[in-house]
Amino acid sequence: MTRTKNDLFLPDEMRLSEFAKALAHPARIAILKMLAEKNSCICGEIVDELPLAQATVSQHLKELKNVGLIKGEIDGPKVCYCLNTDGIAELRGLWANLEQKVTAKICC
Amino acid sequence: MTRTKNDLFLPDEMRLSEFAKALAHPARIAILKMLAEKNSCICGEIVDELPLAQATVSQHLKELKNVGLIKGEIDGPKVCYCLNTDGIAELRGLWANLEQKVTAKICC
DNA sequence: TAATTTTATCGTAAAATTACGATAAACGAT
DNA sequence: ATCGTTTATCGTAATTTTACGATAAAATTA
Repeated sequence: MTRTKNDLFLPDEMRLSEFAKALAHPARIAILKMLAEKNSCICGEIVDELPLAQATVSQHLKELKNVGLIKGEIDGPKVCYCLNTDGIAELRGLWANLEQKVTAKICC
Repeated sequence: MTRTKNDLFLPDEMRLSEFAKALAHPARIAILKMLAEKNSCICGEIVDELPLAQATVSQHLKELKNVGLIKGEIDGPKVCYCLNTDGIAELRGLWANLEQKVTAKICC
């Protein structure tokens, strides 16, 4: 598959770069780890554990949600956040595909 | 100044977020794929295949090099770029660690 | 109903990213 | 030495990201 200068980037490249952008901040990685390790999803707990203001954490949660890595479920006045299995599986597949290509290659 | 309290995150979270930032643009993913698939590393070829100006591609190459995912070796007037096995291995490890945590978790 | 708790959104400012033309620097070839 | 080729860097503009206080919105509680 040759790509000329007029072509856009491939859909998989676009999608993986979106996921990467979502992981491109340590706070968002920390959030994913919290959701995975503690299995507790209340927004307030996440805010309490991060060295960031509530508004900032809310923004990070929104980005993770928009890209499909987490879900938010309203639970009374609170919001329960959790990992989005489908999005994570998609990311795993896209990365595995690239990882397989870039692993064990020798050039210079 | 918008202060970044990045020192309050864990080193692994910081490092993985740096790698993610490097992958957070489709052009840089495309570059890694090119280096892996074609095993040809001349900067000019990369410029020719991407829908971006030479200066912009050079900037992307610099970012990939700075984070440790590729290396550049001067070859006469040209530069031969190639994957950096060590950096890629480090990324694989960091991601595998997070992937293991976030996989197969159920919450909401 | 009013007050409280919880979270999202708005407004805004600083910083970083992305992009490109122009130019410099390095090298081989003439 | 000069020329053409190749790549990096500079300068700069537009856009995006990050951050936070203030405030709105939604649900619970008194």
